[in-house]
Amino acid sequence: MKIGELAQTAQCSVETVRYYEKEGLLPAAERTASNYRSYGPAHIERLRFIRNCRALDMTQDEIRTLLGFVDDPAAGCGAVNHLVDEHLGHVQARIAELLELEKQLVELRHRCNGEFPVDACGIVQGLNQMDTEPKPAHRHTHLG
Amino acid sequence: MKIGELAQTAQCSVETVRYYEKEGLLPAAERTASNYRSYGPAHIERLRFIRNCRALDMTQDEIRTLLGFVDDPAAGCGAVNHLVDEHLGHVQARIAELLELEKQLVELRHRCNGEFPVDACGIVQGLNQMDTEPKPAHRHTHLG
DNA sequence: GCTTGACCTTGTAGTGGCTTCAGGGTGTGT
DNA sequence: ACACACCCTGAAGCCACTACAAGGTCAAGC
Repeated sequence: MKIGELAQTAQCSVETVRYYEKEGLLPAAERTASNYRSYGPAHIERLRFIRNCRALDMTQDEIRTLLGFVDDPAAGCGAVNHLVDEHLGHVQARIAELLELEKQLVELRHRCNGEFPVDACGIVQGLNQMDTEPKPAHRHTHLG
Repeated sequence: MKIGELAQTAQCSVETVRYYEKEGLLPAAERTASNYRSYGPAHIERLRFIRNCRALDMTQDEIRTLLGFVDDPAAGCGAVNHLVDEHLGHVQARIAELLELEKQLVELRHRCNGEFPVDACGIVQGLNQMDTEPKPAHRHTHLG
């Protein structure tokens, strides 16, 4: 199977597949006589795994770690569970941040209810006066 | 006022101030005889505005647009309100995405409740079998 | 006058997870 | 013979910074 077919099967672009190979997430494919990459079922499974992790917004590092666990057949899945728990924590932390943000934005939005000169607009005034509180120095989530 | 003092006033780093200048968000400062940047009250206000927008997770483009509105004293604030509404939409859309993600992760997490060989782990199986549905082609949010 | 140290300057490269592009080679159908 | 879809590599771009290298400036203390 050539790269285009693989990409389509895994719902991603050809470039993404090559990128994963370069990053070491996907093992290098064999090559045909004309230097085309050639994939088998193992590659499909691996790529689907990666894409599913990405669909859950895991980072490449998290995925790399996860793949390391999965590739060790003697190991138990405790580490896998732990990683998923941590990632769930990231997602929940980010949700909390965004809910707080939403609150601030709604409050800001209510400061203006019409069409005024910008000087008189409560939103503009709010943006000038708000107190930027320094963001927590160390983030507990990698989600933007 | 020198750059370090300005940065401290606005709760950001010196590098960030120079970066905003390079990007055209903050007008270039005057220079002292020894080529140090020298800032006045207008710069403080402008930088605070920018930092407040960033604290609300607006992009540089959104901020640039907003500054354009604010700098036109003849204009009304309708465009400002609209931009804030749109941004609020981004935030809400991202919250919805992350809540869906959380649901999926919780469901996935429940598939394993102990320490099994990875082959037998419901989470690993889940990650292999999930159907990556193609993400909506065009994003309605710039938030990660 | 000399050193130390805090501050300032410019420029470049790195982050993540891709996407896009330039400049080519390969394979199939007409 | 040509078109056209697919493949290859390598480099650059995205965003909002951050970090670093290599140096200039200035006040205080010895």
